[in-house]
Amino acid sequence: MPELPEVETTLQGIKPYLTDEIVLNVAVRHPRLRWPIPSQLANILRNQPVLNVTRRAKYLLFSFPLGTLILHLGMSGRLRILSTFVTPNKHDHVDIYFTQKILRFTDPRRFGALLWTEDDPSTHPLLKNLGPEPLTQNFSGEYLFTRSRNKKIAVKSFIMDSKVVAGVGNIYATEALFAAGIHPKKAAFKVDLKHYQLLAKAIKRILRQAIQQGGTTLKDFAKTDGSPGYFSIKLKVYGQSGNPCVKCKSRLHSIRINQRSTVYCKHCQK
DNA sequence: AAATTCTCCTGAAGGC
DNA sequence: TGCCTTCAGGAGAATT
Repeated sequence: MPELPEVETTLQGIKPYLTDEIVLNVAVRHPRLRWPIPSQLANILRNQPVLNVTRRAKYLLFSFPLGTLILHLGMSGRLRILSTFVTPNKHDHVDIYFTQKILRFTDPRRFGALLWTEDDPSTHPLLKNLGPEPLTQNFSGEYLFTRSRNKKIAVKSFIMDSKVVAGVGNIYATEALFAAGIHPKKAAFKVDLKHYQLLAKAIKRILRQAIQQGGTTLKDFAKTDGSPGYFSIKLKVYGQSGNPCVKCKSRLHSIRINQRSTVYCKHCQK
């Protein structure tokens, strides 16, 4: 389940191998991901060099002279760099062949996406409404407070809304709310500024920590399966339902908010 | 407009 | 051991 830290780690892992590499060909073995992969992708990309690889929210953006390849890892997507051709497995849907190496996209659940745009990618429908990156200064407790006035939705749903802040998924939303002592079901407009400041700081700290762990524990993308694995960062509440709270030892509870598993401590989160 | 529910998919885990 | 059911989840689309 790639969350933002894993996407960032993937970016850092593949970028050094791809910059300035020229596309020779693209093999699409299974074009049906979340949306169909453009049928002309090979013809579009062929002979173009990768100018840069960046990240926006959980999207990876491969910029070429003629446009941008937008890639989302979905739930189960992985990228790896191959130095020589290896027989693809069942879920290895796409290979991009460069002069020196191969970028292979694997995605068992096929929630991922691979799209092409010739416009400024920030105006693309998938990206244009995204909120600020959580690790920038634009994202703050004050910002969350302002945006949440009149919002009746659960604070957890609020921070998982990509229009509010980009790339905070279920795991890190759950962890950050625990760290900030906020009940995940509390209405967004009822959370005060002080708590939004704690929450914004928690989101930044937890994401940074996970990225750092990913960077240190990882992993050469040319030598592994491209899986950042689950970071050695210890999750304090996510997946810990029934276990004692690390702060107060009372039993952690699991509920569902918008069909997402949510774990919290009744005693520590109000 | 805002909030909730649905949808895609397959592997893992649990029940018997 | 094995079959069947349930669940997990990112995020846009559809619906309320």
